[in-house]
Amino acid sequence: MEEIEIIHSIRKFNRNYVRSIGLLEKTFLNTGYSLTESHILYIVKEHGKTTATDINKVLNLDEGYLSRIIKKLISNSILTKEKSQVDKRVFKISLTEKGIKEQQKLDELSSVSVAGIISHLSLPEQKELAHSFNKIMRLLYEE
Amino acid sequence: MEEIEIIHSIRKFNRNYVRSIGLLEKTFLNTGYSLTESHILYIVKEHGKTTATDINKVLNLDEGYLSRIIKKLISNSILTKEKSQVDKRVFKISLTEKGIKEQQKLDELSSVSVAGIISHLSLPEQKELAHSFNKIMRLLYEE
DNA sequence: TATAAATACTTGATATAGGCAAGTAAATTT
DNA sequence: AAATTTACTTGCCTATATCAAGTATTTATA
Repeated sequence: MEEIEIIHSIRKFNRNYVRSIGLLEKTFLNTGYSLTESHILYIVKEHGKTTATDINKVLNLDEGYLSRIIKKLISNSILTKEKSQVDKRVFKISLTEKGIKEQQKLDELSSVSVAGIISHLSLPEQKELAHSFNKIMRLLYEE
Repeated sequence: MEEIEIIHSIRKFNRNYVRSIGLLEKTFLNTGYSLTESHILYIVKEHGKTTATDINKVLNLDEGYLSRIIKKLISNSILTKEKSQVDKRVFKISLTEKGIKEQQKLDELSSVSVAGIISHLSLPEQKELAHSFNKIMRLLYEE
Protein backbone atom coordinates (compact mmCIF):
# COMPACT_ATOMS: atom_id res chain seq x y z
CA MET A 1 0.00 0.00 0.00
CA GLU A 2 1.41 3.33 -1.09
CA GLU A 3 1.06 6.71 0.49
CA ILE A 4 -1.51 7.84 -2.04
CA GLU A 5 -3.69 4.84 -1.28
CA ILE A 6 -3.41 5.53 2.41
CA ILE A 7 -4.63 9.07 1.91
CA HIS A 8 -7.41 7.91 -0.36
CA SER A 9 -8.62 5.41 2.21
CA ILE A 10 -8.84 8.10 4.82
CA ARG A 11 -10.56 10.55 2.53
CA LYS A 12 -13.07 7.93 1.50
CA PHE A 13 -13.80 7.25 5.13
CA ASN A 14 -14.21 10.95 5.83
CA ARG A 15 -16.66 11.40 3.00
CA ASN A 16 -18.84 8.53 4.07
CA TYR A 17 -18.64 8.44 7.81
CA VAL A 18 -19.46 11.97 8.85
CA ARG A 19 -22.67 12.09 6.92
CA SER A 20 -23.73 8.58 7.78
CA ILE A 21 -23.64 9.19 11.50
CA GLY A 22 -25.51 12.46 11.18
CA LEU A 23 -22.85 14.70 12.65
CA LEU A 24 -23.54 17.36 10.06
CA GLU A 25 -27.21 17.69 10.85
CA LYS A 26 -28.35 20.87 12.45
CA THR A 27 -30.12 19.51 15.44
CA PHE A 28 -28.43 16.70 17.25
CA LEU A 29 -30.70 13.64 17.21
CA ASN A 30 -33.81 15.86 17.24
CA THR A 31 -33.17 16.96 20.77
CA GLY A 32 -33.40 20.69 20.33
CA TYR A 33 -29.69 20.92 21.03
CA SER A 34 -27.02 21.39 18.41
CA LEU A 35 -24.06 19.03 18.22
CA THR A 36 -21.90 21.80 19.61
CA GLU A 37 -24.21 22.46 22.53
CA SER A 38 -24.40 18.81 23.36
CA HIS A 39 -20.63 18.68 23.18
CA ILE A 40 -20.34 21.58 25.59
CA LEU A 41 -22.67 19.89 28.06
CA TYR A 42 -20.61 16.73 27.79
CA ILE A 43 -17.44 18.62 28.58
CA VAL A 44 -18.99 20.42 31.53
CA LYS A 45 -20.15 17.08 32.88
CA GLU A 46 -16.67 15.61 32.48
CA HIS A 47 -14.87 18.57 34.03
CA GLY A 48 -17.39 19.41 36.73
CA LYS A 49 -16.88 23.12 37.37
CA THR A 50 -15.10 24.56 34.37
CA THR A 51 -14.60 27.73 32.35
CA ALA A 52 -15.28 28.95 28.83
CA THR A 53 -11.57 28.94 28.12
CA ASP A 54 -11.26 25.35 29.29
CA ILE A 55 -14.15 24.27 27.13
CA ASN A 56 -12.54 25.96 24.20
CA LYS A 57 -9.29 24.10 24.71
CA VAL A 58 -11.29 21.12 23.52
CA LEU A 59 -13.68 22.66 21.03
CA ASN A 60 -11.78 25.60 19.56
CA LEU A 61 -14.85 27.60 18.76
CA ASP A 62 -15.05 31.29 18.09
CA GLU A 63 -14.93 32.87 21.55
CA GLY A 64 -17.89 35.10 20.94
CA TYR A 65 -19.90 32.21 19.65
CA LEU A 66 -19.07 30.10 22.66
CA SER A 67 -19.95 32.98 24.96
CA ARG A 68 -23.36 33.25 23.35
CA ILE A 69 -24.04 29.53 23.53
CA ILE A 70 -23.20 29.54 27.22
CA LYS A 71 -25.43 32.56 27.72
CA LYS A 72 -28.30 30.78 26.04
CA LEU A 73 -27.79 27.61 28.06
CA ILE A 74 -27.75 29.69 31.22
CA SER A 75 -30.97 31.45 30.28
CA ASN A 76 -32.51 28.03 29.68
CA SER A 77 -31.39 26.96 33.16
CA ILE A 78 -29.08 24.28 31.84
CA LEU A 79 -25.89 25.92 33.05
CA THR A 80 -25.00 28.36 35.80
CA LYS A 81 -21.98 30.56 36.22
CA GLU A 82 -20.36 32.21 39.19
CA LYS A 83 -17.49 34.63 39.21
CA SER A 84 -14.21 33.10 40.29
CA GLN A 85 -12.81 34.73 43.41
CA VAL A 86 -9.26 33.88 42.44
CA ASP A 87 -9.38 35.53 39.01
CA LYS A 88 -12.20 37.96 38.50
CA ARG A 89 -12.11 37.74 34.72
CA VAL A 90 -13.14 34.13 34.95
CA PHE A 91 -16.54 32.53 35.36
CA LYS A 92 -16.88 29.06 36.73
CA ILE A 93 -19.51 27.19 34.77
CA SER A 94 -21.44 24.16 35.89
CA LEU A 95 -24.54 22.12 35.10
CA THR A 96 -27.76 22.83 36.96
CA GLU A 97 -29.99 20.00 38.16
CA LYS A 98 -31.95 20.38 34.96
CA GLY A 99 -28.72 20.51 33.00
CA ILE A 100 -27.57 17.25 34.51
CA LYS A 101 -30.80 15.57 33.47
CA GLU A 102 -30.67 17.03 29.98
CA GLN A 103 -27.07 15.97 29.55
CA GLN A 104 -27.92 12.44 30.64
CA LYS A 105 -30.74 12.37 28.13
CA LEU A 106 -28.38 13.48 25.36
CA ASP A 107 -25.84 10.93 26.46
CA GLU A 108 -28.40 8.17 26.36
CA LEU A 109 -29.71 9.21 22.95
CA SER A 110 -26.23 9.35 21.55
CA SER A 111 -25.53 5.83 22.76
CA VAL A 112 -28.79 4.55 21.36
CA SER A 113 -27.98 6.15 18.04
CA VAL A 114 -24.57 4.50 17.90
CA ALA A 115 -26.09 1.21 18.96
CA GLY A 116 -28.42 1.47 15.99
CA ILE A 117 -25.60 2.05 13.60
CA ILE A 118 -23.78 -1.10 14.66
CA SER A 119 -26.86 -3.24 15.32
CA HIS A 120 -26.56 -5.20 12.08
CA LEU A 121 -23.19 -6.55 13.17
CA SER A 122 -22.50 -9.60 15.29
CA LEU A 123 -20.83 -9.07 18.64
CA PRO A 124 -17.41 -10.23 17.37
CA GLU A 125 -17.74 -7.82 14.46
CA GLN A 126 -18.69 -5.02 16.80
CA LYS A 127 -15.58 -5.78 18.80
CA GLU A 128 -13.44 -5.64 15.70
CA LEU A 129 -15.04 -2.33 14.89
CA ALA A 130 -14.29 -0.91 18.31
CA HIS A 131 -10.69 -2.11 18.06
CA SER A 132 -10.30 -0.32 14.76
CA PHE A 133 -11.66 2.89 16.22
CA ASN A 134 -9.41 2.55 19.23
CA LYS A 135 -6.38 1.93 17.07
CA ILE A 136 -7.08 5.05 15.05
CA MET A 137 -7.47 7.06 18.22
CA ARG A 138 -4.16 5.80 19.51
CA LEU A 139 -2.32 6.45 16.29
CA LEU A 140 -3.72 9.90 15.72
CA TYR A 141 -3.87 11.30 19.21
CA GLU A 142 -1.40 9.48 21.38
CA GLU A 143 1.82 9.57 19.46
CA MET B 1 -15.10 -5.95 25.80
CA GLU B 2 -18.75 -5.35 26.50
CA GLU B 3 -21.34 -3.64 24.37
CA ILE B 4 -21.22 -0.49 26.43
CA GLU B 5 -17.47 -0.21 25.95
CA ILE B 6 -17.88 -0.69 22.24
CA ILE B 7 -20.35 2.15 22.07
CA HIS B 8 -18.13 4.34 24.21
CA SER B 9 -15.17 3.73 21.95
CA ILE B 10 -17.14 4.82 18.94
CA ARG B 11 -18.58 7.87 20.67
CA LYS B 12 -15.15 8.91 21.85
CA PHE B 13 -13.89 8.62 18.32
CA ASN B 14 -16.79 10.67 17.03
CA ARG B 15 -16.19 13.45 19.51
CA ASN B 16 -12.52 13.74 18.69
CA TYR B 17 -12.16 12.90 15.08
CA VAL B 18 -14.69 15.08 13.34
CA ARG B 19 -13.47 18.25 14.94
CA SER B 20 -9.80 17.41 14.64
CA ILE B 21 -9.99 17.02 10.89
CA GLY B 22 -12.00 20.20 10.48
CA LEU B 23 -15.09 18.66 8.95
CA LEU B 24 -17.31 20.92 11.00
CA GLU B 25 -15.77 24.15 9.83
CA LYS B 26 -17.79 26.38 7.65
CA THR B 27 -15.38 26.85 4.85
CA PHE B 28 -13.59 23.78 3.66
CA LEU B 29 -9.83 24.28 4.02
CA ASN B 30 -10.20 28.04 3.43
CA THR B 31 -11.09 27.52 -0.19
CA GLY B 32 -14.25 29.59 -0.36
CA TYR B 33 -16.23 26.39 -0.81
CA SER B 34 -18.23 24.69 1.90
CA LEU B 35 -17.68 21.03 2.71
CA THR B 36 -21.00 20.29 1.07
CA GLU B 37 -20.13 22.18 -2.09
CA SER B 38 -16.79 20.46 -2.35
CA HIS B 39 -18.58 17.17 -1.86
CA ILE B 40 -20.98 17.96 -4.66
CA LEU B 41 -18.12 18.80 -7.00
CA TYR B 42 -16.45 15.54 -6.08
CA ILE B 43 -19.57 13.60 -6.91
CA VAL B 44 -20.06 15.39 -10.22
CA LYS B 45 -16.48 14.57 -11.11
CA GLU B 46 -16.98 10.92 -10.20
CA HIS B 47 -20.26 10.57 -12.07
CA GLY B 48 -19.47 12.76 -15.04
CA LYS B 49 -22.86 14.00 -16.20
CA THR B 50 -25.28 13.60 -13.35
CA THR B 51 -28.48 14.98 -11.82
CA ALA B 52 -29.53 16.66 -8.62
CA THR B 53 -31.43 13.55 -7.62
CA ASP B 54 -28.38 11.38 -8.18
CA ILE B 55 -26.22 13.68 -6.10
CA ASN B 56 -28.78 13.52 -3.36
CA LYS B 57 -28.74 9.73 -3.33
CA VAL B 58 -25.30 10.21 -1.84
CA LEU B 59 -25.68 13.36 0.19
CA ASN B 60 -29.30 13.36 1.33
CA LEU B 61 -29.56 17.10 1.57
CA ASP B 62 -32.71 19.15 1.64
CA GLU B 63 -33.81 19.31 -2.00
CA GLY B 64 -34.33 23.04 -1.94
CA TYR B 65 -30.96 23.58 -0.40
CA LEU B 66 -29.26 21.40 -2.98
CA SER B 67 -31.09 23.20 -5.76
CA ARG B 68 -29.79 26.52 -4.49
CA ILE B 69 -26.21 25.30 -4.15
CA ILE B 70 -26.28 24.04 -7.73
CA LYS B 71 -27.74 27.35 -8.86
CA LYS B 72 -24.94 29.21 -7.14
CA LEU B 73 -22.26 26.95 -8.60
CA ILE B 74 -23.76 27.46 -12.04
CA SER B 75 -23.78 31.22 -11.64
CA ASN B 76 -20.12 31.00 -10.63
CA SER B 77 -19.40 29.03 -13.80
CA ILE B 78 -18.36 25.91 -11.91
CA LEU B 79 -21.24 23.77 -13.10
CA THR B 80 -23.52 23.78 -16.13
CA LYS B 81 -26.88 22.14 -16.67
CA GLU B 82 -28.81 21.13 -19.72
CA LYS B 83 -32.31 19.79 -19.91
CA SER B 84 -32.49 16.05 -20.48
CA GLN B 85 -34.25 15.18 -23.72
CA VAL B 86 -35.37 11.82 -22.37
CA ASP B 87 -37.10 13.21 -19.28
CA LYS B 88 -37.86 16.88 -19.35
CA ARG B 89 -38.11 17.25 -15.60
CA VAL B 90 -34.45 16.40 -15.30
CA PHE B 91 -31.35 18.53 -15.71
CA LYS B 92 -28.04 16.96 -16.53
CA ILE B 93 -25.33 18.61 -14.51
CA SER B 94 -21.64 18.66 -15.29
CA LEU B 95 -18.43 20.48 -14.44
CA THR B 96 -17.26 23.35 -16.63
CA GLU B 97 -13.58 23.73 -17.54
CA LYS B 98 -13.26 26.07 -14.59
CA GLY B 99 -15.17 23.61 -12.44
CA ILE B 100 -12.77 20.83 -13.33
CA LYS B 101 -9.83 22.96 -12.28
CA GLU B 102 -11.48 24.06 -9.08
CA GLN B 103 -12.41 20.50 -8.21
CA GLN B 104 -8.83 19.37 -8.78
CA LYS B 105 -7.61 22.12 -6.53
CA LEU B 106 -10.02 21.03 -3.78
CA ASP B 107 -8.98 17.45 -4.28
CA GLU B 108 -5.34 18.32 -3.94
CA LEU B 109 -5.90 20.45 -0.85
CA SER B 110 -7.91 17.73 0.79
CA SER B 111 -5.11 15.22 0.21
CA VAL B 112 -2.50 17.63 1.53
CA SER B 113 -4.60 18.21 4.60
CA VAL B 114 -4.91 14.48 5.29
CA ALA B 115 -1.19 14.02 4.62
CA GLY B 116 -0.52 16.63 7.30
CA ILE B 117 -2.67 14.84 9.82
CA ILE B 118 -0.78 11.57 9.42
CA SER B 119 2.65 13.06 8.83
CA HIS B 120 3.90 12.34 12.35
CA LEU B 121 3.43 8.62 11.80
CA SER B 122 5.90 6.21 10.25
CA LEU B 123 4.92 4.51 7.02
CA PRO B 124 4.07 1.22 8.77
CA GLU B 125 1.90 3.14 11.21
CA GLN B 126 0.20 4.96 8.37
CA LYS B 127 -0.54 1.60 6.81
CA GLU B 128 -2.03 0.32 10.04
CA LEU B 129 -4.13 3.44 10.17
CA ALA B 130 -5.42 2.96 6.65
CA HIS B 131 -6.23 -0.67 7.41
CA SER B 132 -8.27 0.38 10.40
CA PHE B 133 -10.21 2.89 8.36
CA ASN B 134 -10.79 0.33 5.64
CA LYS B 135 -11.97 -2.23 8.14
CA ILE B 136 -14.49 0.22 9.57
CA MET B 137 -15.71 1.03 6.10
CA ARG B 138 -16.19 -2.64 5.33
CA LEU B 139 -17.99 -3.39 8.57
CA LEU B 140 -20.29 -0.41 8.45
CA TYR B 141 -21.10 -0.12 4.79
CA GLU B 142 -20.60 -3.50 3.18
CA GLU B 143 -22.49 -5.92 5.33
C1' DT C 1 5.56 50.97 40.26
C1' DA C 2 3.64 52.75 36.20
C1' DT C 3 2.81 51.06 31.54
C1' DA C 4 2.31 47.69 28.19
C1' DA C 5 0.77 43.32 26.90
C1' DA C 6 -1.86 39.34 27.49
C1' DT C 7 -5.99 36.85 29.07
C1' DA C 8 -11.04 35.99 29.83
C1' DC C 9 -15.04 37.09 28.37
C1' DT C 10 -18.93 40.02 25.94
C1' DT C 11 -21.48 42.39 22.34
C1' DG C 12 -22.80 44.05 17.68
C1' DA C 13 -23.17 43.24 13.02
C1' DT C 14 -23.38 40.08 9.44
C1' DA C 15 -22.95 35.89 6.58
C1' DT C 16 -24.05 31.32 5.57
C1' DA C 17 -25.97 26.88 6.17
C1' DG C 18 -29.75 24.43 6.44
C1' DG C 19 -34.84 23.42 7.10
C1' DC C 20 -39.83 23.60 6.04
C1' DA C 21 -43.60 24.25 3.12
C1' DA C 22 -45.77 25.23 -1.04
C1' DG C 23 -45.58 25.25 -5.95
C1' DT C 24 -44.60 24.03 -11.17
C1' DA C 25 -43.99 20.81 -14.73
C1' DA C 26 -43.42 16.45 -16.54
C1' DA C 27 -43.82 11.43 -16.15
C1' DT C 28 -45.99 7.30 -14.37
C1' DT C 29 -49.84 4.62 -12.27
C1' DT C 30 -54.38 3.34 -11.80
C1' DA D 1 -58.61 10.80 -17.96
C1' DA D 2 -57.53 11.52 -13.24
C1' DA D 3 -54.60 10.74 -9.45
C1' DT D 4 -50.05 10.04 -7.87
C1' DT D 5 -45.26 10.35 -8.04
C1' DT D 6 -40.92 12.36 -9.40
C1' DA D 7 -37.61 16.20 -10.34
C1' DC D 8 -36.69 20.40 -9.37
C1' DT D 9 -37.56 25.48 -7.74
C1' DT D 10 -38.77 29.34 -4.78
C1' DG D 11 -40.01 31.93 -0.57
C1' DC D 12 -39.46 32.43 3.99
C1' DC D 13 -37.26 31.63 8.12
C1' DT D 14 -33.97 30.21 11.99
C1' DA D 15 -29.76 28.62 13.83
C1' DT D 16 -25.02 28.38 13.26
C1' DA D 17 -20.97 30.51 12.79
C1' DT D 18 -17.60 34.39 11.84
C1' DC D 19 -15.28 38.86 12.38
C1' DA D 20 -14.18 42.80 14.70
C1' DA D 21 -14.21 45.80 18.45
C1' DG D 22 -14.70 46.55 23.35
C1' DT D 23 -14.45 45.93 28.79
C1' DA D 24 -12.30 44.28 32.85
C1' DT D 25 -8.75 42.07 35.07
C1' DT D 26 -4.29 40.00 35.50
C1' DT D 27 0.57 39.38 34.30
C1' DA D 28 4.93 40.89 32.37
C1' DT D 29 8.35 44.35 31.69
C1' DA D 30 10.98 48.48 31.62
